[in-house]
Amino acid sequence: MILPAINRLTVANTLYNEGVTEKPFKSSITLRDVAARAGVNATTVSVVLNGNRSGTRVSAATRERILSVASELGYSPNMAARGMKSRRMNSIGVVDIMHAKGLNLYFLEVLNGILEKAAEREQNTTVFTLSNWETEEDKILQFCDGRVDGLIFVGPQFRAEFAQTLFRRTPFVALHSNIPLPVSTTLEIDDEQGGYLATNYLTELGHRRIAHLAGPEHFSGANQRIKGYLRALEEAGIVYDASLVMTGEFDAPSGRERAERILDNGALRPTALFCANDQIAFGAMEVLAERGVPVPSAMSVVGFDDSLTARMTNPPLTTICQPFRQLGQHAVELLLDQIGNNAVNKPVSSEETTVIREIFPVELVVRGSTSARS
Amino acid sequence: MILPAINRLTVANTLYNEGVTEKPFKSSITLRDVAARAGVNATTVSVVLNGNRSGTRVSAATRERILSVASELGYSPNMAARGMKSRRMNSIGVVDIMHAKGLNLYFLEVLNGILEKAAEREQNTTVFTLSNWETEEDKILQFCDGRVDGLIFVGPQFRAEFAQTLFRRTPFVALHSNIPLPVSTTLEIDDEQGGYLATNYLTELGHRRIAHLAGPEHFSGANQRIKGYLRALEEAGIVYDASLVMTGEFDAPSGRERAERILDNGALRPTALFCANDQIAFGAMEVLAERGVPVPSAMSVVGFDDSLTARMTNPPLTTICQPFRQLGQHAVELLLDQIGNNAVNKPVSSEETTVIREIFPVELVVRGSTSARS
DNA sequence: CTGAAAGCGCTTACAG
DNA sequence: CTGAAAGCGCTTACAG
Repeated sequence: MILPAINRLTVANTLYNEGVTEKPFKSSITLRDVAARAGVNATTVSVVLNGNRSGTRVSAATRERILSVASELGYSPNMAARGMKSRRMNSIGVVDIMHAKGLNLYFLEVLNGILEKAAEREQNTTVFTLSNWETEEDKILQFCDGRVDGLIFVGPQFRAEFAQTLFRRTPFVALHSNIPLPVSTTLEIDDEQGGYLATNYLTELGHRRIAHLAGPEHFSGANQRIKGYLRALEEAGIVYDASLVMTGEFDAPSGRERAERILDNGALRPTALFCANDQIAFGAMEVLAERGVPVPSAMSVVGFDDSLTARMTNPPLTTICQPFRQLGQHAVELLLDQIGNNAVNKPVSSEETTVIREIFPVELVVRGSTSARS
Repeated sequence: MILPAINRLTVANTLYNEGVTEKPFKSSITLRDVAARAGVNATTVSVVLNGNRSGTRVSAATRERILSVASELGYSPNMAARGMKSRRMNSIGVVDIMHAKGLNLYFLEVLNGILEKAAEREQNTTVFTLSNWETEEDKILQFCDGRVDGLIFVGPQFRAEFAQTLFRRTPFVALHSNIPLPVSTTLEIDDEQGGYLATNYLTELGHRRIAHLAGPEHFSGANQRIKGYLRALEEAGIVYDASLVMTGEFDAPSGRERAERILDNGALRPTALFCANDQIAFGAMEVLAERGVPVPSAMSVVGFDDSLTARMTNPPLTTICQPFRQLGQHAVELLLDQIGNNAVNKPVSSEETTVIREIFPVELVVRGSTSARS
């Protein structure tokens, strides 16, 4: 049945005129429409379409007829209605924060992995955006409203108490949580080891005066990276110089500003920069290029993240690879496990509840922005 | 009422023991629970919570009580159930294709704009991923299943006939459609003008031999860019040399491969490259750097897109700015307009149906990868 | 000012 | 092998 295209009403009216549906202006075909036209009960249609023990239950002839009517009418089940009964929407929620300047590349890279794995597992992904983690707790609670089966939080900053409230409401996974969460599944990376690997590589190249352009002070990940930096220095027998650790934002302007301060400082310029993320490194490298300080010959630079842009700088950036896509993918699997365990019909007892904390390894990726101290 | 955190069952059991709910193991608080505890009918709760003419209808005291009980129990309405009645899920769907190698940066940048605008308009965004536009038409039809109010397609490749079928099923907007769609709202950019601006800038710099590393042959956008290239050449009185237009994929490896062919070709090397997107330009610039051909002194390079990475290359890339974020944002607005017009209670007549085709302007962004012919 | 009833489109016991 | 009925959690006429 090929209908002429005019608008969505046409199909409804045609079906009405043919006696298939009871009312005109009905925007979508329902189970009852299919049942009516196939001359059977809605139950039968439902059973056939869901493949539920349908092989045994329904005669081949009826089955055939229903299937052909369904495809003829272009029927597709209403997932909202189905979800109400089955308690499964086959859809996961991703919660991120949106700053005034928009989303960040970091989130998009993780989302990429989430979307890939979700597609593979035949789940849809719904993105919820927040403007502030702490003042919008109510909003977060409302995301558990029957549209999604569970939530993935990307870089959340929760109060511990709120994490508990949330835990009672929905299955969730926290990725790169900025505070340790008492009850939940959290997925992190080994920030300390990353800081160590980056700094250690520089000390092995002979650098002794290594500045660290760190992240914001209250971020646990940023602090772990500093710890790794300190461990590598200590191992190399280098005395810690507090003036070489400069905290700041995780972005390029902040990298620029700190690089300028270092260059303007005259005396005792460092020979290497370990930047707490690639954006900071990029900002710093811009300044170095502008001031005529060649990288890596006069200044080695190491980043952190191995984001999409790391290999596009010139020289390409040596950095710590944090596997964003795999992190996103793994978060989906952890969430799906939880959702499966918490199905309404098979509630878990409190003893079964396990708190999972996974830490992903990181690795050093050597490119062109580093060289031996000259 | 602060409950100890153990797991989701605890809250349900507590409410059961207190006599608030009828069954234990009930995962979420419903309207009836609130009504029961507030000693009113579900209707009243619904009316109060929806703000529907509630001011006049319900006494201040009842209202207060309901509100406080709702917040005490942490009630939030089930959107699936609500959506079934109201026919609005306040959620839009975004459909993209996922290649074996994952999503592309282009999609993520557009998605960024979509998410921003959707958040602003208090809509959620659900991402559906496809692996092939043409073989998965059925799957697309199933996205209109009551979970979303409309769909945005990013770079779709539809059969015209399918677009018509879809049009009868759901409001939708096609962004960067690769074929002209007969019925729908489409949003495009001025590819021809972009090709012209890029090439014209090069001719004005004195370049006469300008290669064009084009996109795939069957893409209408890529072909428009070629047209713009030709128009600029003609205007500058430059005879068209077919060997200088090389089609290929929209990615860096393809840019590399074509740049190598150009350099290996010996005779009559061009002095400028107009690349059909930034990725191609990036691949080409890598080869130029490797072969010791300085940019821009020995070879000017222009890209297309002004993607996030354009300013990270060295030298930063001169390119045509295609406003991805704004495109995504605008697509949301166009879709929301359509959804509003097609509300079930106020069906549009066929005369009201308008086919909208919007074309966004593009502009040249001059950075460091171009200079006058030496 | 408030409640009883019907219904959105499904699924899942339960009958026959 | 198939159907009638109840119910998922809401909203919206319609009564009182």
